[in-house]
Amino acid sequence: MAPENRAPGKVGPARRRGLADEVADRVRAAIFDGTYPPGSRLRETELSSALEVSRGPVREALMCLEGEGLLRSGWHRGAVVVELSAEDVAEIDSLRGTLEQLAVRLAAERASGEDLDTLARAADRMRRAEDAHELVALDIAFHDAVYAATGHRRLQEAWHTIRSQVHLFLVSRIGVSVEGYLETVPGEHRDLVDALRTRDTDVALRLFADHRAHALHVLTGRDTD
Amino acid sequence: MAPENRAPGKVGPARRRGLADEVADRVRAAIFDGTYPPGSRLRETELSSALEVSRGPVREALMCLEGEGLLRSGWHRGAVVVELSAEDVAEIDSLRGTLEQLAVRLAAERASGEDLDTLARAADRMRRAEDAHELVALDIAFHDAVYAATGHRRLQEAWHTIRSQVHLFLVSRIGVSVEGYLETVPGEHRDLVDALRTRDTDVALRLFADHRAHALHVLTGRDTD
DNA sequence: GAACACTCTAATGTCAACATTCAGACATTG
DNA sequence: CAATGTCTGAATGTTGACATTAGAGTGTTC
Repeated sequence: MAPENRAPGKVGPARRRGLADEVADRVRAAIFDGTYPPGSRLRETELSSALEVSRGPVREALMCLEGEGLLRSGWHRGAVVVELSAEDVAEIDSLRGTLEQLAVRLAAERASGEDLDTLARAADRMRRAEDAHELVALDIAFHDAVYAATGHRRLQEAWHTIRSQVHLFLVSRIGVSVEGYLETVPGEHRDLVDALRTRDTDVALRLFADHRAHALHVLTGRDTD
Repeated sequence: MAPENRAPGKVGPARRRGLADEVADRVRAAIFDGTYPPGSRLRETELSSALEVSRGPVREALMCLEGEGLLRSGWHRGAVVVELSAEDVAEIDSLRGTLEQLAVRLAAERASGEDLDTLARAADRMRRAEDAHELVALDIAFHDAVYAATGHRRLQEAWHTIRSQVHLFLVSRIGVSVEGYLETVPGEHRDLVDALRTRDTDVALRLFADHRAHALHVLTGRDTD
């Protein structure tokens, strides 16, 4: 997903990925599409035989997913898909807000024209989303692009540690209450890009904050505290 | 280090740790004490024979340390101890500032009396530090306590992903320019606790920000931008 | 009947051997 | 002599077997 948006005319480094990454991707996707609902136990043995891979790469993949907050595990107790409580959602939201505040500030300040174009394309793609699942993925991808535009590697890494949890939350809520989400969200993102383009930090910060508050309100049916 | 500061009269859960955790602790300590200076290559084979453990746990430990930002690695290319550039230090500082802002706000708001006592003890311990290395460890431990007082698990996790890098930076700078660090830092931390105790968020935020800026100034010899 | 101790099993933790890959040295060629 | 091709050694990636453990189930005792 990340290597897709490389600038035309430049070639990215030809990385070769190991089995662990492959397994991580599959399991992550399986969690998002409901194959492993929250609370499921993920047994290394099962996965290793299902994916026809030995337990080594599976272990690594699970450890990686635990780092993304999708799994919880303990000594000799295996891994379980997280069940996001209301408190968890609040934690994710507050942390995300803090990170995004820095990200927006940096992006409004340093984003290159190329970065902004990438962002615009990402926002555009959302208008053509066919189903809610795809829209969620594009929503996340948009925010990925914002963080990428900051050029702040550690900030991106910090975002990566809650990214999947945000994704999981969104996916778990679509279908419950999508009223207004599908229609308004694509438009909102276009506004966000415009705000970054004018490089008006304060406006951008407020728009992003409103965007988060609105999404949280729509999806949880409650106001932020 | 974390289980140390548990409230008296309560016993923490008796967790059983695996070899991987043990290895991670040893290697981390070895990096901090200069056994593996920045740029060193950490070979799984070497570590596994040196620690008399198979490569499995070593792999896990290295992966864990990579998550803490102490190591960088690539496909079939092993792990290398990070060399913090000026840009890296700036990244760490800005991210830390953002996280700590949220942490201070939450701590000033929700910290229990017990939490504040723990913080006071942590600040007190710094006065009795015998050498710079110990002072650095206590400094980090103090900030651990601040994050712990927030009760925000994900915020603590985010801190953990840069905690070791901050530690590495501090250790790499003591001896270069410690003038004023050893003397002023313990006192500053006492002020930080007092600010949290009065629950005056704005004052606390400013004090913590000043504290970071001062430390960065002393250790790098440059002003913040 | 409830609490305790024991057993058993299925899962994770660990290990050592095998396969694959990368980086550098060396030879080759224009 | 520079650029390319090949080779080699040492490291990582992967595997399956073995050791250990948590937790459920069973039986016993008071």
